[in-house]
Amino acid sequence: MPELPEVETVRGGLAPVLEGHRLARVEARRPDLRFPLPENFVQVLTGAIVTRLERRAKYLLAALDREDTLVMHLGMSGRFEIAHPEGVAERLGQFHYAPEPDAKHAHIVFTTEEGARVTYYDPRRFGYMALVNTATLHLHPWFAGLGPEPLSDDFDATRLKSAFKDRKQGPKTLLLDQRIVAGLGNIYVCEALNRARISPFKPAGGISKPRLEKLVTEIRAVLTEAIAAGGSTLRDFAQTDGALGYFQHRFRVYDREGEPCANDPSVGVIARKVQAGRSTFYCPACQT
DNA sequence: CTTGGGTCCTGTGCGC
DNA sequence: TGCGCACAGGACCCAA
Repeated sequence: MPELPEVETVRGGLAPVLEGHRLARVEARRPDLRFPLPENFVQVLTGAIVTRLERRAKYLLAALDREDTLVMHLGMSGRFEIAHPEGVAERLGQFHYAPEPDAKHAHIVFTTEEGARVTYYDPRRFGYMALVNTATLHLHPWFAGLGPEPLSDDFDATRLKSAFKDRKQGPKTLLLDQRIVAGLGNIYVCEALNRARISPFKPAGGISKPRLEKLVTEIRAVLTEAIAAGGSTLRDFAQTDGALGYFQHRFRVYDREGEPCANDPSVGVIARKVQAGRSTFYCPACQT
């Protein structure tokens, strides 16, 4: 799944198309994603203006000129695609879209008043969309317990220290817990721990404050770099097919089992272990 | 409360 | 080339 940087990149790509624009047509090609769509999904969204498009953790939030906010989560395999109408300048009233792509997993299609078409694809359907009352959004179960945004000032070593206090699980598992910090996933947790040279497995409660400071620094750094890389991917995509979702990024440990560790290539070899059902990639030599 | 395991769904890539 | 299996970026639920 798209983690924080990918969701942020998607937000950045969709914002110019959606923010301030009216949804002229909304199509739900099936009644459910991970969960059933609300009965009034199409009815509420049709004619609504997206006033702002924001991100919280891995959620996309489209505020509407309605009581509700459209909440979207991409799950593991969700992505968006933007198709811009051509011939608008000629004002001929005839729009030519990119060819209708792989309709099999095109589950939701938004078309703006200007004729831009935003399609949500999700083969595995772990993603979901819902309409949530904007005034009480922060009380909703999806948001009430979320930890701080890792790029905000609310996230620091002091806060991590107290979250890790007395915990016997490794930091790998705990950093995936959205209640501790919101937006990290399997890839960026592995990357940040490698950069901070911290073992994914040793009890989190025993990690010293200075090492947590380093961890916070590296979490911020890896996310910031990935968002920047996503932004540049976005500019490339803008000229091609408008696909928004995953982007190619050179990871230091993720999916690099057997390759030399970037921290000390002559000594460390990246290993993979299954931890709490998820693959952990790490360097046994430098992550202690 | 903490922890580990199973679950949803489909596609891809690997070894044989 | 075909087949079966392991695995995939998330997050919820439940049992111990």
